[in-house]
Amino acid sequence: MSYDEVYKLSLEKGFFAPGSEIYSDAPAGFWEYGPLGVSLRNRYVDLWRRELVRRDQMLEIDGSQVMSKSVFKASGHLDGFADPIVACSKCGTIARADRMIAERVRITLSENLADAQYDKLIEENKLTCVNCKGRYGSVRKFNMMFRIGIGPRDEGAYLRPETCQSIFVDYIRLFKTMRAKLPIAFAQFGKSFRNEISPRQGLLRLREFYQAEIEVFFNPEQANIPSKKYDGIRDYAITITREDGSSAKMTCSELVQHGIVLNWLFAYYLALVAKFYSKTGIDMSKARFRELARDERAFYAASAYDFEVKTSIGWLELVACNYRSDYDLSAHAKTSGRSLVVEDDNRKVLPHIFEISMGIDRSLYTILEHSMIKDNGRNLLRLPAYLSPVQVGVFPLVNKNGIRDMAKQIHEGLKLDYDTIYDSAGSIGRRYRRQDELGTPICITVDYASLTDDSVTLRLRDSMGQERIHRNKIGNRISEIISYIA
RNA sequence: GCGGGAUUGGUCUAGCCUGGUAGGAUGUCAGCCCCCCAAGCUGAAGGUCUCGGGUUCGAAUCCCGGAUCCCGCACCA
Repeated sequence: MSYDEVYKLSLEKGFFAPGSEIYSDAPAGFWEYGPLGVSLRNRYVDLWRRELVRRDQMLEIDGSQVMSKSVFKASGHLDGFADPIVACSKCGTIARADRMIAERVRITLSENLADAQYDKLIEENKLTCVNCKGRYGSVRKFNMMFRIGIGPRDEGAYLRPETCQSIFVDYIRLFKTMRAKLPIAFAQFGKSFRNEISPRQGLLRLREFYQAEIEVFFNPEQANIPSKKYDGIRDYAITITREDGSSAKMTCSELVQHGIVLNWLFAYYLALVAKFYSKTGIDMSKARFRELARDERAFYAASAYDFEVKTSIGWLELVACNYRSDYDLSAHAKTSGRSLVVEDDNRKVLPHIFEISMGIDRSLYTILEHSMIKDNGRNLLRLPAYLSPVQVGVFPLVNKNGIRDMAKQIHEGLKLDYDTIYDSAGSIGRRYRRQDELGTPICITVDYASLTDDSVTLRLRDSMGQERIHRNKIGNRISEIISYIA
């Protein structure tokens, strides 16, 4: 299905909506989750916990969204997360100063020049606006972090642009209190904030967004030692696209043997990511890991793979897998003056980090897009049952006293354990179709026969098939249907 | 941020050029029907037409500005 159709479903059924929309000065890049969106997201995060956090016995934390200036001084975001930009004094067009100069003067600039040096280059080469030939103003740094002021003195702090910084600053305490041993992964689901110059495509590039990040701390000398843990993924195949554009489906063993993935540890986590997404309903034949070229990588990444999925608007990056080496920990150790070294194998080690950074909002978008189908004119959201926002619909076949009462009673009995909808409006077929559109996997209908033998009809979303079961068995049957696949 | 297009009940849309205060479809709700796969009947609710300013006796409609959305460019750690 297309972006427009997902967007429409979102607005009509209450998955997502633009933020502050009743005000005409509502800023772009902020979206709200409606009831179905929250439910879908919660189930997605539950699956993430199941398939990644618990499977690998990770430690999950929930850090603060506001962090001190020092954190980002150390992390490099104050400098590295800022781009030198220059605006035309006539038409206002904004250009990246470094790229614009490099391209037009045909020189290679060293990184992080002072603003004045860019100004000098622009003047020396008589560079004018690409758009209107107007004169450029002076170069300044545009930082993508939201700065906020704390307390009456307005002390400078920032909204975190990635959740992982919380893990880096908390790690040494966690390592000690949780009796951790390398390698150990920390996980976090939460919000991050980036002041995009111009966010586009509402659900896909937000200024406030959810991430689920996993930071694997390991001893670099131990990363390629085969261990039992990796046995399960040796023959697991993933599609990988190399820097040169070539694509191949290879097993994890092959990836490591051919040096495409640096070590067993990285291969293991790439496989876990692929396994996780294969359970979300995303079409894995449209998914790949893409090796990033040096100039595509984040400033902290020594090697990087993006997990991408093909959607109606092109390949979409859902997960960034970065080898951050000891970049973060040595920077934080240096800036804070604290030792972040731990003991491993009777030696002092500054751990290296492999990161799995998942974009939640765009993952949910992709799941919706891949799940929406038309089945003989029927609008169907074919989500895995364990991700469906509503699990059970309960209907009286007809709105007559005995039947209605029993349907309500059955609904009462289910509503605390599941997300349910009771619906008595319109024909029975209409009510089934309403639930199909939301992805509800199960509908229970109470009819005349129910009054005599306490049985009900259980109707399944995908097959439209019906089962006749005793009302005492409803709970068991629902649990069966919505249980996770092995 | 630049250029272009757009913005009318929950959703889609007519009306705009040729100013005279909104019409439809679908959805929703109530009643009828009483039905196991939507789109049968009757009725109802829901819009100060994105926001602000201007022109005019009068603005959804014309003009200016802001916001948002879409498309290109730039940006995307």
